[in-house]
Amino acid sequence: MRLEDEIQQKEFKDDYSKAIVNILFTQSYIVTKQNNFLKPYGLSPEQYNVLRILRGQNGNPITVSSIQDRMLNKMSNASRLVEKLKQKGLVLREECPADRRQVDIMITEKGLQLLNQLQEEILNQNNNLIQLNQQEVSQLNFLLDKLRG
Amino acid sequence: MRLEDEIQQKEFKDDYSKAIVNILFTQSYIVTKQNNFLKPYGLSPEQYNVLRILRGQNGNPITVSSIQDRMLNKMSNASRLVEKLKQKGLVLREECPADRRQVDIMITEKGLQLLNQLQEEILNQNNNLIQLNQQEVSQLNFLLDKLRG
DNA sequence: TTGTATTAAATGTATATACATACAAATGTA
DNA sequence: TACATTTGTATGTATATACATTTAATACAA
Repeated sequence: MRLEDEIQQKEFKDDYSKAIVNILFTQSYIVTKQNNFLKPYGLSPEQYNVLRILRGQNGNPITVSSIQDRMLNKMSNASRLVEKLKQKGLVLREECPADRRQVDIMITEKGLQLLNQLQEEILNQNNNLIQLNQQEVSQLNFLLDKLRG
Repeated sequence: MRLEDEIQQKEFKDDYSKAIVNILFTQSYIVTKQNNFLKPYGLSPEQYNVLRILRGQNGNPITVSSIQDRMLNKMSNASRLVEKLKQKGLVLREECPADRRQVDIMITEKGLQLLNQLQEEILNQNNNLIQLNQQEVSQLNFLLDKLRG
């Protein structure tokens, strides 16, 4: 559906201005659906993202600042998100022996099981969320990667 | 720059999963720049968006719920954003005579002047933010509009 | 080695999102 | 008309973002 109709705006100054708003609006569309999906599991989209980063470590610990670097939102707050996940028993946090300023974070077995439980449904949902064919979605990824310079 | 490099992820399950993350990451990229731009003017991106909606009314009042409908984030809170803008003298809020539950919102002269002051720079920034040529940005808008179904 | 600078993480505060609830005004129906 | 329902807005609470500050540990230079 045309963005102009969805937000009841007659027209944009130019395609660049429309693209800005289009990306923000589409992000909200996606996060809303993700949020609805994850809520029954007690996870926010951001917490889910941190869990995926930890799973990607394949059992190796990772520091809080490395998590921060890999997060989708660079201005987020990995320290507090990790604390939330720890309270749910999904991650472990322990002082790094080599550098006592750092804190090693690892996903727990419970965290891994939760991700595995979600995995199949998430893949399906991702496909349903994006009403594009394979060639179009590949083109979209190309354009977004290029957009950021 | 490739998303995989920016968030240090080896690969995605498929292009659909990458597209989800790509949109979220690109939104954060844009909002961060918008935020940096708007901060000197004391506006958040969301407050700026509400002001633009009000300007689009060409002097006609609009209710809080109509603002909500047109906002980029449907789950936002127009009532509180309007209150912030009112405190800054950028909008007026008055009871709607036809229906006393409703509240008519209008942009003030000060609000209009602020938007005009920003306009030129915003257009330039939008172009710089998106490192795509005219044909590519048009294609991006087409894909995002289609994506949401 | 001592003092300074840097780094990692945590914490404090303001704003915004997500959602539930409250309350008053309007609407619809018996 | 009386009463239940719906609607528009405001408000309360939890989570997250944006950013400044704090604290402890480490690195480095005089």
